[in-house]
Amino acid sequence: MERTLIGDLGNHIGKTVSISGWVDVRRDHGKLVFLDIRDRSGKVQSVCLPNHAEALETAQTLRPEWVVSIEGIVNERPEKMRVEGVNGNVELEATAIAVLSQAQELPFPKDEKVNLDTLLDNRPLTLRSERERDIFAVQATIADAYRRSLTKQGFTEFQAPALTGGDAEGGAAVFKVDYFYDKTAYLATSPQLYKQIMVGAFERAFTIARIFRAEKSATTRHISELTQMDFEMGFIKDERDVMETLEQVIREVVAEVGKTHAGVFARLGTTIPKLGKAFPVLTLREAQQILGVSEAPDMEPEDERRICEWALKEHDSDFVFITRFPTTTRAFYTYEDSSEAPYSRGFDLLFRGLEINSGSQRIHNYDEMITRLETRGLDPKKFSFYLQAFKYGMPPHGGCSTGLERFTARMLELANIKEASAFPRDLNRIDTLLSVNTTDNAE
RNA sequence: GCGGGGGUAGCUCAACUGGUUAGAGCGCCGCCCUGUCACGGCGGAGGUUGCGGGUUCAAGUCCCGUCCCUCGCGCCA
Repeated sequence: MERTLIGDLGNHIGKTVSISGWVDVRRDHGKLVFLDIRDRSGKVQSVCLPNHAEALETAQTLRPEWVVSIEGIVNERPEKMRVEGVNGNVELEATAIAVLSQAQELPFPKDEKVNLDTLLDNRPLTLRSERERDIFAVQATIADAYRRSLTKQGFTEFQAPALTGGDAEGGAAVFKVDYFYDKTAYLATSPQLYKQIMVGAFERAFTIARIFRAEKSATTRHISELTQMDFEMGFIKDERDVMETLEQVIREVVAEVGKTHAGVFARLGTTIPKLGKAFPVLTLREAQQILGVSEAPDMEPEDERRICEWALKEHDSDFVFITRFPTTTRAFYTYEDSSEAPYSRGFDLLFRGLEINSGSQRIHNYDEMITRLETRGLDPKKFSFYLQAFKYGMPPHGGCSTGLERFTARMLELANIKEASAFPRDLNRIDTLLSVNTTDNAE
């Protein structure tokens, strides 16, 4: 019999159908067994009664996470036994049960709240919980909505390389890899330079790229492999054009997540982000004055948290832009107008206490770029590939980069960014290393 | 890298100032149960207290070393 999706059972009342999925839980009353079965579309209770003895007998052997196909009749639940939610008014009276796959004993119930360490070391199991599926369904929507918003605004998506030829830029710690002919390659720490090159081709370009950071950071906001959503646009008048485009994208992303995953915020104990009328924009100096802190060249984590509280209170916005950082604290390609020195046209976007995006207007003049590289003690020869883009004519342009995991984590108010990565890599956690500790490899 | 907290049953935790056979809930095993939905009832198994060393009549508890987890800071195109 053809498979019916569980979420669709309400349309089949009185009919005989076949469903397939995982056993969520078995409630065994002896001569009466209840099964909660889930598939990608939802959950349903299946009832196994003595009138279908073989199905009942099989039901008594089932355990959580066994994979089954169940044939049965879709019944409306008796009045007093209806519950809230999808399929709360129906149940499947099992007439035949086929076991497609058995599961070993679970180390803990699938939906039990466990410590972060346990959660991550048991990912193949914990990803099946409602909470984890909620998180990564939201993350998929964020990436999808980001992509669709930019595409609609005339941007072309491209694929950035993850292998790069040098770490000449300095700054971030990089992972080295052996390359052909005794050369050393590096895992990309950003698609930045490629994204700018693409402006020469498409004027507006974006990429959703995997990037790698080798810093030995142990915080709730750093992981070693992450997803960066980057766009870059030509013919801007200043960084405000980039900020406006970003704000538009963020608004569409939040709206789409709210529409597609209405129940998730309640289940995770949070609320949909507040967008205000417009994201407030503060210069670094203004932010520091509001907070009453000294004029440091950058904001400390504590400052970022406090200025976000301010933005929520004063502007009903969970987002706030900070602009006009000293040029020396920003990346080498950041544009500085001589009338604005020593500040440059860069910005950060803070969201619920954390920087989730960083961007700027870029230098577009070839000679200026060479000068800037030299000022920073970088060798223009090492950037010759990238510099071709400027040599052959670049418009005034700018762009920015959003960390997908950070965005997801703040969207759902997850305590640690690792919860927003299905397979996070950190100082010690990488699955092939983990497997060494399991008994499976003990021989 | 620095600082705080932590590592006890499969999971989440308890065990006062060192002191009998290290406990609980959930899970697991057995029996019972026809309306549960975290089903319930009765019974049971399960621990080299991260690892190594030390102090002591006695160490889960104190000391040293080491590994790991976690939080804050630093680092962070």
